[in-house]
Amino acid sequence: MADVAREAGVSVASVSNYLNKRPYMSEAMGERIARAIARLGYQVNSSARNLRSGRTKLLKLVIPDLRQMYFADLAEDILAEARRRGYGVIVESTSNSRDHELAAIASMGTRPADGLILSPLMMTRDDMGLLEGAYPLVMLGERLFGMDAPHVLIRNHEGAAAATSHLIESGRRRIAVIGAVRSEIAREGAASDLTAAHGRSSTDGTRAETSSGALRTRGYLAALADHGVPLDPELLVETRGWNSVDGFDAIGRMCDSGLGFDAVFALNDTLAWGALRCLRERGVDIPGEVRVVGFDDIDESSYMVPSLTTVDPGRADIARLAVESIVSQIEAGERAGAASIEAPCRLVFRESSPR
Amino acid sequence: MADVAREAGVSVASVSNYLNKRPYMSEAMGERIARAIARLGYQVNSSARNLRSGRTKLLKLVIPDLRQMYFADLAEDILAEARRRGYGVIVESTSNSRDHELAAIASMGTRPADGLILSPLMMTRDDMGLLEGAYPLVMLGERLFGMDAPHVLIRNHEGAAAATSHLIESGRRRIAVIGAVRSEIAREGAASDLTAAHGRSSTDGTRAETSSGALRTRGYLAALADHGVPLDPELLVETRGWNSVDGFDAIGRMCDSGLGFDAVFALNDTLAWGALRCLRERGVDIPGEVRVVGFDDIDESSYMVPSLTTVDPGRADIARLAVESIVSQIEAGERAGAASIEAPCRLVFRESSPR
DNA sequence: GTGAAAGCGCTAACAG
DNA sequence: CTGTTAGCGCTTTCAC
Repeated sequence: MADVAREAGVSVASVSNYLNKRPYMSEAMGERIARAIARLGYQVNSSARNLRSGRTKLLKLVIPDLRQMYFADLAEDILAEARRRGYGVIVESTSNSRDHELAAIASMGTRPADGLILSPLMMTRDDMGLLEGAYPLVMLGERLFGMDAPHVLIRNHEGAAAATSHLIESGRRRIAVIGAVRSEIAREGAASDLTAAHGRSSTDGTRAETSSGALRTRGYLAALADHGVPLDPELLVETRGWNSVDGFDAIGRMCDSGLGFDAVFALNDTLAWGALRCLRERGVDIPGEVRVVGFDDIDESSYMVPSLTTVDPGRADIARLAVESIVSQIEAGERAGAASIEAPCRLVFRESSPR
Repeated sequence: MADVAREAGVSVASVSNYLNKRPYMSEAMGERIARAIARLGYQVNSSARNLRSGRTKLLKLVIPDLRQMYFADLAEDILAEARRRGYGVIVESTSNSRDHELAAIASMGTRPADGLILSPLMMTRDDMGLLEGAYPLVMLGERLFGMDAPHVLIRNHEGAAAATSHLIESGRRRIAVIGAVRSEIAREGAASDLTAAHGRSSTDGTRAETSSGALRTRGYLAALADHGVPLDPELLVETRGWNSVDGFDAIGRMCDSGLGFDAVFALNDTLAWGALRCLRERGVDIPGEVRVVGFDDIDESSYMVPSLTTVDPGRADIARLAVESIVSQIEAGERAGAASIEAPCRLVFRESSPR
């Protein structure tokens, strides 16, 4: 920068002013500086700028797994929105590991980024201390531990309830849930009362409380209760992961065990794809014998055979709202208080369970 | 850091030595410093460290689109490998835009990251000047412009040729290619001679030259030539993008136009998914009437109906090799020279085109 | 409008 | 083995 100043015959401060587009600079000087920069091929050093300004123009995005299409799509939207606002994004996939998740959060202590967008998966209430700090933070999910930071609400509960209600209203009674969190059954009484569930969570505070799986399971339970459909715990099927292979295996086991069911609510779309494939291999008619509904509305779900009815959780809105919040916190210079930002969610009807 | 030094009764240099695990420090001193750090809750400031050390411990990964599962999976593998080696990753999705791609590359001028892993999509030969510089760089793809930097070879040509040969050997003669780059037909004579094709590219230097689409198209053409199967240009179908919707639309148009074909080679898996869906809607028997082969071996491809035969391009190896190379360049302090690092590729046989 | 100068927090010689 | 010190390259008061 000193070289540029010398070349242009001005001071480094003026070069800095020019680079930062500060007002009140004469046309002529701007011109001279621009020419000097071009002649020397000068480029600012971002490390130095970061140190001095205390900002990195970088966001950190922590998600569980990019291979899950939901998160890949979400990340893409967040990257695009961040780019639009002049921010780069350090993406950390925790590979579904609690240690990686905690490490990613802890690293914010050294301020490698100006703010953190966190989609927690494995954290427990006990880990929340790690999030203490004044740096900008947005949580993605639903009712997360009551953190004192903004969170973008994904309507896991409402979406799952809508999907389940749709199946019930189409005449199904034995609706299997794959990817479920069975421990939620114990909380059934409070299924539609999230506040109460929270109150209790301070005593047993497991991650099951607020994971997407738990919330969606709870939405399912609530819908059953609302419609007076009796619950058969056997119909809640846990899976190892949330990929096609898990959906496939789950349905296979269910069929083999002779468990009767006339609908499947898969807690995400890729699980549903596996379910579709397995049912088809076994010659089950969809939606005649078994209806199938997913969650996430991945683009490709409309190209499955049969095409998949699913819950659209409003991904694009979530991304935009999250970046908006984090950027405004950065500009304000501090973390905002607890606030719920809600994204819309709706059911998309296709062949696997028509309206 | 000064506070820690004071608290521990040592100099800042010793604290720095401790933090950087330098040798020759007494046990006792290490202990005292550790305690002081814990007491004060001190954490290093990465901006200051970056400025002084000239390194950021960050990599930049530039890819066309995270929504394409191939890139999401690749990114996941790269993130994991980078994490293992102590690096964070700034991910830039260019959203298939040339301007964004060029901007992402240009930003390396300010050294926000220690090295760049680039999967170029829209760049032309004329844009290569942007990549000049001594910073560590790895290109992902195949024979990219003859850059003077290491590149990890994706065997687009070989993979496509293998897929096509398989279809020919299974008796098919009218093999449609969806996602093709039709301008490659003109280069058919040199289809299997990449060097010659390169020589020529300096005159017309379009991106078509070295895009995955072009290379895969060329592999298809080469296989036809090898087997003496005549080429029908009508069978090369260009698509707007490479998603299911594009494959679906392409097959729809082909059927409507009465174009006869007994096999489909989709240039990636999601295109193939759309093709599968469309053929199924039209009651076409797969693989009886039409065989379908994809490219990428996305996990979910084995759960399609029918399951998809596809080319496995060795993603995991690509990720590992790319990070290995970039890290060793960073450690060496300069960009390495041109070198081809090859990842294995193989055909995976499933229902849509059994062996 | 423009310039001089004081650090941001840390690392790496170098001296002891 | 430990401490002193000189910057890394930039931004930002604060004079002029």
